[in-house]
Parts: sequence; structure tokens; C-alpha cells
Amino acid sequence: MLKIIERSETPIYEQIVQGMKELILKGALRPGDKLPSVREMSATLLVNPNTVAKAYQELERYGIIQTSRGKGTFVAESSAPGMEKERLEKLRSSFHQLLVEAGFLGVGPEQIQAWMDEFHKGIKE
Amino acid sequence: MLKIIERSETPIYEQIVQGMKELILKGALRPGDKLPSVREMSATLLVNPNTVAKAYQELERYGIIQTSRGKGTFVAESSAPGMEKERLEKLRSSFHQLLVEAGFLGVGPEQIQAWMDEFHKGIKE
Amino acid sequence: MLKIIERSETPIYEQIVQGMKELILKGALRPGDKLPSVREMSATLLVNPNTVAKAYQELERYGIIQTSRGKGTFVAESSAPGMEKERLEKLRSSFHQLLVEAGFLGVGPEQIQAWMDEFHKGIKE
Amino acid sequence: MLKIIERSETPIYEQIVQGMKELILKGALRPGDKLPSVREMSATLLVNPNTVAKAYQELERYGIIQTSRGKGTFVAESSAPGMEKERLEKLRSSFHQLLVEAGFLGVGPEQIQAWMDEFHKGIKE
DNA sequence: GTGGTCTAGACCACG
DNA sequence: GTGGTCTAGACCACT
Repeated sequence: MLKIIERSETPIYEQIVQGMKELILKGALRPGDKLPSVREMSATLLVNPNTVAKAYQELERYGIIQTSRGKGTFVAESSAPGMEKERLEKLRSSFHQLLVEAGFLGVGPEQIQAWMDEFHKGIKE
Repeated sequence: MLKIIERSETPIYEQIVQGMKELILKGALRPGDKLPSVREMSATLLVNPNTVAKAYQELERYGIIQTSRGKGTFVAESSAPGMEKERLEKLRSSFHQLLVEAGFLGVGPEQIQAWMDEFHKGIKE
Repeated sequence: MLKIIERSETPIYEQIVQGMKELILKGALRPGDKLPSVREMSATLLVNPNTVAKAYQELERYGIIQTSRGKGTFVAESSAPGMEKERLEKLRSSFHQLLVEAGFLGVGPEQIQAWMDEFHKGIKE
Repeated sequence: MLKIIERSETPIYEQIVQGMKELILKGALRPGDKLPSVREMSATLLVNPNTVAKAYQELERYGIIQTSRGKGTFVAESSAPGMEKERLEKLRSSFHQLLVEAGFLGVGPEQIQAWMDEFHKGIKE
């Protein structure tokens, strides 16, 4: 389900967070689904348990997953789109910088549009 | 010209790099233009000279600027878009992840499209 | 393994870079091998950690080594010879200049040929 | 006769030194020939006079040129191949490092041999 | 414990 | 005056 790139510059815990988000967004994980335990996950990903724990904490902090003591961790019922102003501004700024990078690599709006279309096809299934 | 956000999680030197890229892409800095000296820049940004130097070296590595010994630093003549496969793939993946984030924040394709249009208006001037 | 010449005109960090390249080329360091940590290396070479770090970063930029957060630095799996046109031209020009120097020192082609043979013997082992 | 690359990483004065050496080695400049004055040279190369002066000093230090007060500077009669042990060792070490670089760029002995042959053709004319 | 970033302050080569 | 290198010492994020 998840693939960790050991040598990526994005931290492993962040890769887990992002991977989970994507799985949920694409519907592979649905509200109420049970997540593998920290130990299981760390075993399958060949990753330090602390790292998985940190990822889960991050996800919980954003209300994306919930832990029920003794039962396990589950995808939260309402992944309420927070629309928090701060995070939104961060997103906007990231996108801005990404477009600058694209400009320097000779990647035009059409290409980005194409990438976008391709991505949203994967979501609407 | 450049604004540094102290508490940002993106390193200062990286902010300088990104800022310069944007200034060049927007045409505020043109090929052959002289950049402020390391010491000047460090004074105006209230940042350590080493930090500015690191940013300049990074920019030079990408062929975006060039330094002439004892004379100063200048915007390179042809920032030839390398179209390097590796960096391109990185960009693509960043965009992918950005769209995941957008999905969780309830930001749809239309909004992103709007941001994109706005950005490219700033370039074509 | 590495020897630093304090008074050399080539910077210390560059000497480290070159030394590591040689060790790898000769097979003393193989893909996947762990490099000494920045702190270790700085201790054994009697050099500032920042200097070692700079060398490691340079090596990483060329894809020769890779760092895993919190784990350490490793020799990259496939130091794919980029065959980048620019670096190749630089090499050629360096060699050209070296031959000029040789001419002035009375070193003829035969001597250079001999050096070359000796070097490649060290590699093919 | 000489071409200066403004943005090269090798200092301008060094480029002049190397260029003169090459001209002499190839026979374009012969013992006894008069060199352009510092002012002339600085004018034609569009370079700071101090820079040319430094190059001339360097060349004189190695006994390659000689200045006669009031008359000008001339190519020395006997560009005696000093065979100084120290410089020779430096050359050898430079060549060694060059071969390491070549190895990483995928440049084999044959290619280097070819470069060498080509160079020596230019000399023997 | 690992590397990454930053500061402060110093010296040097180049033009 | 310009950038390049180096040191010393500090804090932080990641595992």
C-alpha cells in the first residue's frame, strides 16, 4: 500500500503521512477503516516504530485519524476540510513556488494542466 | 526586493534562492544584471553573510547566476532550462503531493486553475 | 584512509572530495558502504565538522553518495557516469593545460603514458 | 592571440600565464621575442593592468620571460626545463587526480590517449 | 547519534 | 571591495 523511499529528502514520517492522505483521498481507505498498528506498520515498512508513531501523531493532530485506546487507530469519520486559513495560505505559497520552479525547468502551464487532469482522474473513480 | 521569514520552516538560504529565481523569472532581474554583494545582501536582510553566500553558490550551481572573481555576482546570460529528467520528476511529484494536500483542504481544481492563471499573468508582463 | 595536506592550495573540503572519489574508484569503498559520520571524520582529520559536511554535500550533489536522515551517509548504488557535456569539456581543457605544463617541465608523452599505465593498474585490481 | 574567459573559475592572471606558456610551447612566441607591454596587453584583453602585471611577474618568476628595464619584456632565451622536483611532483599529482575525475565521467584511457596524441600533433608542427 | 542550518568572526586570493 | 574558505560553537529535525 505504501512505499517508502529510504533516501528521499522528505523525511520518512512525512512520506507516511502523505501516503496515508493519498490513500484516504483516493478512497482506498474509508472513514472507520482500521489502520495497521504502529508495530505492524513498522514491520512491513522496515522502519523504526518511533517513525510510524510520529506519522500517526501528525495525522491525528489534523483530525484525519483517531485512536481508540486499546482498540486501535481508525480513519476519522469526518475528514472535515478544515479550510484553516493558515494552511490554505501555505498551500497557495507552495504552489506559487512550484510554478517558479516549473518556469526554470521550462515546464509550461499546459504541462501542469495535464498533470492536474491526470491526478483528478485518479480521484473521481 | 526580498523578504525573509525568520520562522519559516524553509531555510533562509533556500528562501533567498527561491526569491532570486522568482525575481529573475519575472524579469525584475535580467541577464547581466549585477546582484547585490554578499555583504550588502546580508546587511539588508539582517542575515549572516555565510547564509547569503550559500544561497549564491546554490544559484550558481544551477547556472542561474555567475560570479566573476573580485567583481561580483551577475545573472547568467542564458539560464538554459536544463530539462533534466531528475529535477523534472521531482517537480511532478511535488505537484502530485500538493494536489493531495489541496484535496484535504477542500481546494478544488478550479481554485488551483485560478491561482495558476494569476501567476502566469505576472510573468507575461 | 584519507590524508589532508594543510598547506595545499586546494581547499580541504576539495581534498576530501577528491580523496573519497579515489577511494570509491579504486573499490576501497563500495556502493552501500557507510561513510564515517561527519563528526568522526572531522575528528580523525583534525578538521572542522563544517568542512567535512561541505565535502559530503558536494559528493551528494554529484550523486556519488547519499544521506539517510539520522542514519548516516552511504556510497550511492550506481554512480551513473553522467557524461555531462560541460564537465567533460572541463576535463579536456584541464588535460590540455596539464600537457602544456608538462612540456615546460620537460615531461614527454612517454612519461605521461607511464603514469597513466601505473594508475590504471591500481584500478583494475 | 590570447583569449580570456571572464567567468572562468581559473583566475584571469592565471589564464594569461597559461596562455603565454602555450604560445611559447607551440612556437608562436620564440626566445627573444618582445611581449606587448602591460598597458597594451591590458588594453587588448580588456583587463585590469594589475592583472596583466601579476601574470608577467609569475612568468618571470619561472624564468620564462625577462624584463629589461626601459626596453620591455622578452621571452627568455633558455626556457630551461627546470625539472624541479617539487613542480614535477605537483604535475604528477594533478594528473593523478585528473584520471580519477576521468574515471567518474566514464572517460577511459583510450580517450585520454587520443587527446594526448591530438595535443602533441599541435606541438611538433 | 546523524546530518542540516545558522551565526560570528577571521584570513586569503582576486581585480 | 568581492567572493571563497575555515573555525568554533550552537540549535534543530530525524531516526
